Amino acid sequence: MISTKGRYALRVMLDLAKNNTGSYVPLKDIAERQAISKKYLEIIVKEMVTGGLITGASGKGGGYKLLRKPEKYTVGEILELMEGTLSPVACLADKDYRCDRRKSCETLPMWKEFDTLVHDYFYEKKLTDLL
Amino acid sequence: MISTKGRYALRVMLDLAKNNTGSYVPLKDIAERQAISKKYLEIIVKEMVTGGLITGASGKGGGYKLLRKPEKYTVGEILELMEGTLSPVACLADKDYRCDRRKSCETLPMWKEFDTLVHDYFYEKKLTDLL
DNA sequence: CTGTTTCCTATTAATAAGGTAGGTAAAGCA
DNA sequence: TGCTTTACCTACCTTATTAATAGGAAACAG
Repeated sequence: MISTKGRYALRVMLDLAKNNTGSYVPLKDIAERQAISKKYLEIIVKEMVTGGLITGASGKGGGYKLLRKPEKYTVGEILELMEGTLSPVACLADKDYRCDRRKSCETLPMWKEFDTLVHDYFYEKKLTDLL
Repeated sequence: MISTKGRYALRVMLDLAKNNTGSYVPLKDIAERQAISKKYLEIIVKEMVTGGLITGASGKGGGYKLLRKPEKYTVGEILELMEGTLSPVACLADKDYRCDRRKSCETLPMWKEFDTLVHDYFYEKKLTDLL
C-alpha cells in the first residue's frame, strides 16, 4: 500500500510540473491547490529536496521548483524515494537481508517476478504521462 | 508490502498442498517444517479457516487440511484474505471511500491500472504454480 | 528591517505489525 | 473414565510506522 507520503509527493510533482515557469512556487500555494496540510507537506518536500527531485529557495520569491524537465521524471523514482522501497517483501527490499530458507524458498521466485513487474510499471511511467 | 501474515499463510498452504493426503496435518508439524512460531500461526490459520480456505479438526488425529484440490487455489485469494486488500491506495481498497478530488484526480487512472495489474498477476497464479 | 518563505527540531495520537501467554473445548484412545 | 493430543479462544505486549501538529530559526528580497 502506497502511503500518503508517496501519493502527496506525486501530487506535488504534478503541481510543480503544471507551474513549471522557471520561478519558485511557494509551498503555501501548492498546499492550497492540493488541499493538503502545508505543515505536513514541509516534511515531504524536504525529503524531495535531499533526494534530488526538486530544489528550494528561502525568502520572498522563494519556494520549490523542478530540477529537470517534467518528462525526465519517472513515477517510480518519486515513489521509491518516498516509500523507501517498492519491493513487496522484506527479503527483496533490503539486499543485506539474511534468510536461511533463501535457497529453497518456494515463494521467492514469485516475489522476484512480481517485484520486476512493479518496478517496470512505475519506472516506465513518466510524470508527464499523468498530465 | 506483503506482511508476514500473507507470506506465512502462503507457506502454510504450500505445506498443506505437499501433505495433501486427505488426513489432517497438525499445526505443530507445519510450524516445525516452516520454522514459524506455532502460536503466531494459530492466529493465521484461524483466519484461513473462517475465510474458507482450509478446515480444522480438534483432538487426536486433528489438524488442518485443504478444502479443495491445490490447483483450485489462487495466490491472489490467499493474499487478499490475509492482507485485507491488494489495492495500492485507500481510495481503491475501500469502495465506500469518499474523495472530493475523485473526478479530477490525475493519479487515480494510474492507480486503477496498477491495481488491475497486481490483481491479475496474483489471481492468475495458482498455488500449484509455486510447487 | 519587515514580511515572506524555507528549514529545523520536537512532540503526538492512533494504528498496525509481529508476536507471547495461558487457558478451554473437543476428540480419540486405553 | 481419564489421559493425551490438538484446535480454539481471550488477552496482553512491544515496537515501529503513519500522519500529522507546534513553534521557532535562518535566509532572502524589497
